Amino acid sequence: MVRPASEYPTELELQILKLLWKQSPRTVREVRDALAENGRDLAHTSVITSMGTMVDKGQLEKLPPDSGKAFRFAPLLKQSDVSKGMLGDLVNRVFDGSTESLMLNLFDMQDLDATEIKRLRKLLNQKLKEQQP
Amino acid sequence: MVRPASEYPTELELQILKLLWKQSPRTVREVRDALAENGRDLAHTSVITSMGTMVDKGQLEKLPPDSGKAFRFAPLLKQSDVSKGMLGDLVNRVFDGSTESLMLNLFDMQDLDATEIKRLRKLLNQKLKEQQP
DNA sequence: CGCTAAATTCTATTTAACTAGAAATGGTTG
DNA sequence: CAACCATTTCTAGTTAAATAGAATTTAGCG
Repeated sequence: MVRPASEYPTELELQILKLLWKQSPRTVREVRDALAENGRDLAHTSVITSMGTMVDKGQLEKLPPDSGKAFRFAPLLKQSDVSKGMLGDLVNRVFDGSTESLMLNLFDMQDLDATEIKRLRKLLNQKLKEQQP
Repeated sequence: MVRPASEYPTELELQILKLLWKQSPRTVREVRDALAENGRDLAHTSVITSMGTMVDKGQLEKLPPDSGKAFRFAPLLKQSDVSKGMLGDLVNRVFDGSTESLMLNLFDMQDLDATEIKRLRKLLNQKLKEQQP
């Protein structure tokens, strides 16, 4: 039995989504060029194939050509949903669902300065208020 | 060009590592049984194959049989190193290297109840104290 | 209105992860 | 000490992701 494919974007899909979140819709060529600038220099057809499967997966929508004949693509997923999804997945798979454990590791990885920590604490307090109106 | 395989453990490898972090060394059979209890019911030979590649990758070490003839396996990677590595990878790939962005998303995830938030705030306060002795 | 350059569709290859069977091996016990 | 049974080794198949070439289609210019 093979594990079901992850519901989350693959690496290339994520790169493409990130480009489209910054600006959309875009044509395949525009995406290909932007990927190349990021050091991912793929053949035009490779990008077409990938974006085609992304449409099939419901990650992108294919819009009719503006001028010319090149289809344009826009994301159907929200960046925050994907980010939270992938983050939640990591929490579950690596930290056994413990957000706290993830935070401890995060603190241990790099030093946040006092200002940053205070800002985060403020955000938590806001979040607390929102939850108890 | 194909992307290089991730330096991080695959899903099955992670499950196996987690079991061995809890207790090691263990034989293939013991690992197989523990995986089955976690709902991952593989053939004995499948587990052997996977653990063999993990040895090749330097993730596990193969110890001589204790009694009998079953080799025993122990992790060569530390849990904290793997956790931090995978966490750092996610920060880079999904949040463009911004720890803060990750945390903001973390705070915003729905399954974070008040108790959990308070605990996280406590962690932040502790971190603040540590920084200012 | 036919050409042509660009885009798309279709098909195929490669690699990694996962899975597992057949055959070989080697303790252990009766 | 020989047969048995657990373990291992060797081999191989499946699936998904990534990649891209060949053939086809088509918008729009000259």
